[in-house]
Amino acid sequence: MLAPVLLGCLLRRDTSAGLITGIIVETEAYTEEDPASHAFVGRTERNWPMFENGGMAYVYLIYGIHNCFNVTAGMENSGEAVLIRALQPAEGVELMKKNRMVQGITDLCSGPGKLCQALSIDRNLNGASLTHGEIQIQMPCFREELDIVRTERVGITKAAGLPRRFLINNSKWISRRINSF
DNA sequence: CTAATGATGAACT
DNA sequence: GTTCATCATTAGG
Repeated sequence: MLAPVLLGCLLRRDTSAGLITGIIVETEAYTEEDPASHAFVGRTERNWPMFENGGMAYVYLIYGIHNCFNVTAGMENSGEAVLIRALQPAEGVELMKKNRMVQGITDLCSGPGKLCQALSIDRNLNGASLTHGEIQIQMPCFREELDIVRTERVGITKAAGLPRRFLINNSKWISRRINSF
């Protein structure tokens, strides 16, 4: 399970306009056996990155408007990925504000569609490597004691209620405050 | 504060 | 034609 491991990691995005980074505070896990997962129906034109080796970006358009950013998690052909749901903004906050056209910093990355807009992630990055290039994920050198909470997933209709959402407890940067039992 | 709704595109039946 | 792992806006308590 990669989802809880990604919490506290740094997402780093190099754009022509400047560097943007944020700390991952909320994730959701999806596997091939999960009815809510794109991989549930097998490999398709759209979800092929989920079936590649881990450490790849899977970016897709949802509701015609928003992009969602996933990290592929499994071995080749396993069809696993982790949705990045929220970030704590670190560097490049002014650039994020410009991309998002909002003032407040708590709304910059508090949702999967929002963080993609803030970091200018779109389908050009689909299939990109996350270990080098313009988008990267860096493991922290050491891990603080993170208060990790596991809850039901948000925003889906199929297989809701499965405890596959992970977030850092008491973080003010997550997408929804409900849950935690 | 919560609840309802429309925007908009790609994949699927 | 319907679904969808969403968001911003609006109306109401």
